[in-house]
Amino acid sequence: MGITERKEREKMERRILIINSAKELILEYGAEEVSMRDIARKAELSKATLYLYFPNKDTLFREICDEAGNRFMGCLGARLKSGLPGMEIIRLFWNCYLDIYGESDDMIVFFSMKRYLAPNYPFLFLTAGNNCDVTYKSYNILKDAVSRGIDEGSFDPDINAGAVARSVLLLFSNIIEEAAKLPKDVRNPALVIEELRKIFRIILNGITVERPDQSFLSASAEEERNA
Amino acid sequence: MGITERKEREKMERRILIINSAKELILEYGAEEVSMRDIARKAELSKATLYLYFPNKDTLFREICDEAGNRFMGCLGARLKSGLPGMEIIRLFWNCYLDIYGESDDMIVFFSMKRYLAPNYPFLFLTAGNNCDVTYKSYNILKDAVSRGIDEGSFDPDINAGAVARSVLLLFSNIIEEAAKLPKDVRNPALVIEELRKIFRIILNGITVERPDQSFLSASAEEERNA
Amino acid sequence: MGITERKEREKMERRILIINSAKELILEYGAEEVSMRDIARKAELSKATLYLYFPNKDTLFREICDEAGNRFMGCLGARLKSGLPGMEIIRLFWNCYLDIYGESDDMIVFFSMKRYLAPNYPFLFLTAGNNCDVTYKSYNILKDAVSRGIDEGSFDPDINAGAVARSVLLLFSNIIEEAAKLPKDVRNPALVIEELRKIFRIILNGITVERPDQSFLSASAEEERNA
Amino acid sequence: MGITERKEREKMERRILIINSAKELILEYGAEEVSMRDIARKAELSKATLYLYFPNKDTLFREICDEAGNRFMGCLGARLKSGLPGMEIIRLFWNCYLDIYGESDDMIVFFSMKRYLAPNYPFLFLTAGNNCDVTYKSYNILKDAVSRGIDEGSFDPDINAGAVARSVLLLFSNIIEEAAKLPKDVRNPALVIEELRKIFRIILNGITVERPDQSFLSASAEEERNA
DNA sequence: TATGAATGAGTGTTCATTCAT
DNA sequence: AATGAATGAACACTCATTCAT
Repeated sequence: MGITERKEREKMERRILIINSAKELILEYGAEEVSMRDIARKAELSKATLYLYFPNKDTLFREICDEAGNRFMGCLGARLKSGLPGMEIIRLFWNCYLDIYGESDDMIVFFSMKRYLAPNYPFLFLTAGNNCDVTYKSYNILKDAVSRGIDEGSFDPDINAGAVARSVLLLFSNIIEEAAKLPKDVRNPALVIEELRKIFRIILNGITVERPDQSFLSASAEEERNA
Repeated sequence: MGITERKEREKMERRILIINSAKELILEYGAEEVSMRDIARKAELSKATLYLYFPNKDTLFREICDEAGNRFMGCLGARLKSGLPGMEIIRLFWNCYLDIYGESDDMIVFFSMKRYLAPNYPFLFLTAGNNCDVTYKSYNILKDAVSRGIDEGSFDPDINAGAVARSVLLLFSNIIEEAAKLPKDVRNPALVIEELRKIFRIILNGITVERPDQSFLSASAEEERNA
Repeated sequence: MGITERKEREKMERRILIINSAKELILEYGAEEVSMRDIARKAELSKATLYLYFPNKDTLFREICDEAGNRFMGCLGARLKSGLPGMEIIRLFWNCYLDIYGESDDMIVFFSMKRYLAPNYPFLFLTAGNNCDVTYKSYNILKDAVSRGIDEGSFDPDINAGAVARSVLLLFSNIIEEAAKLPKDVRNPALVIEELRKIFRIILNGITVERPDQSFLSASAEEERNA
Repeated sequence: MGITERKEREKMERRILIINSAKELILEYGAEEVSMRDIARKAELSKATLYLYFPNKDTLFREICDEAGNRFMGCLGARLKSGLPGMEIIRLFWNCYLDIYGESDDMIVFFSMKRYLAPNYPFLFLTAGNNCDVTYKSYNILKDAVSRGIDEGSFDPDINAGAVARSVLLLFSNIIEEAAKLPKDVRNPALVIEELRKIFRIILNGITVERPDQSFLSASAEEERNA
């Protein structure tokens, strides 16, 4: 009982130690520059020990990716309620993005890992069987929101909901991923958010029937929300 | 005369054989998975022979990248005339993209190589000093076109010309790049073009004051143009 | 306790195994003919294993060189006392040389490595900045000894102390180095020592005002000393 | 006749072209840094052509070595007459050395090649069967001169003629060889000659019964001789 | 005769993974 | 449970030599 629990807990802690060590290195050097040796060193463990917790490098990295992605999905899931209008869902999506991105490096790690693990982001045939669940779920949420918006009459019926979802994901993932490649000291979250905002605005303009209320995209609105 | 010409030709053919072998491998596995050994094997040559034609891997890869990029720039340059309205420039840009993409794999190779050679696409600080000329030129052409469109009153003055240019490049490069990663037998240019079209339409919608004439984005128009 | 000590010892033994394998090869084929592959093969290890003990070839080779050189300097340092007359210092130098050379291959390895690592023995501009400390120190000891001998009136005031030091080092290093190249079974330390002695005698004759007491150069004296 | 002669002559010229190209490169970069590719490039020939004139790299290099050595032997042979006293022979030897060294780079090439080709200068068992004739001949000339000097009573009977000869060759070869390693623009023949002179003086002192007339070793004497 | 083209065997170095302890 | 030690397979690149033309 007590003993096995403690062991369990310690084992879990080791796992997290390893994952966090890997994360930090990935943030600093990029996924493809991080070797098992580096992670072991950072975690102050031996390379062989890593293999006690993860059967191979791929699995370790995949777990990091999943974990980072799930933080975003958790945030989004907590806010989404059924019956929300399409536009509102998109607003929530955006806000989650910003919150997660602003408060932790998980978004960066997620997209960095994603390209490393599944470089062929299969936007054309995005299916459940895919190795990255989060992407698929995000995609569906966005797509459904757009479809709903079309049904509600607020979005242009000529647009393709899937294409919108894919564009948004593609743009957001790439902007963040590339922000991650900037030297850590130059990396400026405000700048990245500003860029995301500009682009999001264009897409929103592109899909709504009338110029939508985009006040939530303005910096001041942001501050309000954070207040 | 005849003899030196033939030698010259054969030499050129070998070069092309190497380049094509590399291209095929890049198309199949992605640039970072391709080693000189792989290329040699594919070309049925020894590794040392590759070095007779290219001083090092980087040069070989860069050449492939440049060559592919230049095909696009050449196509675009030939069609652009000074004094064209912003919207028309964007239309030309789009058509060149499609023409190049449709008739060869150059676009695919270009974007695959680009990420390999200059992984940090510096969308936030896109400058001339960058190692990929084509990207910078494309960026400027697009940005100028949007600025001009704003001046002409056809584009929304609230949008940021640079952000539009960056979005377009980002989306186009990624869609193509990822199309490349699909298994070769599944890869369908028509599908990719359709995807590009959908997304381009959204962005156009997003930046124009009134819903623009997007007939050039319809498949039938495409066919007309090609006729 | 016992266990870590044993591990420590084993690790040390491996290091020494590698160093000795390298040394033997260097002795047999000369430094520039020895590759990491050769060393690995000789030590019956994989190439990669060598890199567990030495970060690169250069470091491994330099260590061998330094180690060999330091044995000589250590021996000399232990015997030198301040205030000794020039002639006595030279005698000590000679004796150390012989002792080291006679009992191990270190002198051979040292000079072989030295030419490999610092091929341009800069006799004309021998400075502290040089990568081979031992040579520089030896040079200065010899030069100072000669200068002192001149001051004491036992050495010819017309000679150049630096030139004497350089000659001695040059002769000794080359004789030993080339002795090393003889087929191992023919290599005869006694013969080499005899050759060194003959040449040393000539130089001593050349620099002393009166024919000096060279009894220490006779084989019998040698035997006495070793007795 | 005429035709075959011309062909013969042209063939000879090609050989010399190759040899000279190699020499220049050896002088500039040192023997071990020169590849067949470099030589071919310098001679403006193809690598394969080199193999028409020399069966392999080793032979080519050996020939360069021999040729350079023979210039010295030729010079010395022309001046030596039978019946000269030992001291006079040594003086001639010294003068030839200086003349050759001063007027061409042959001495440098010779010693540079020699170490490359026969790194194990077999001073202990210097025999006719050796691969470098010149060294052997030089050695014998010097040795005989010293022997003669001993017989004539001008040299110390206790010294070993062979050892003297070996020392002189060793010192001279090394000083020159290492001078060659200095960057070409820093290389200063006057400095090298001065160094040779200092060391030669010491050896002469060491072998003569009385301090000999060494006027020929002074710079002014040199100038006289050249006048 | 001359050569362009080709290559096998080599260089030092790295890395994910395994295994005896 | 943890690890130090080991390694095979890979990497980009070089060089003396060969051979068909």
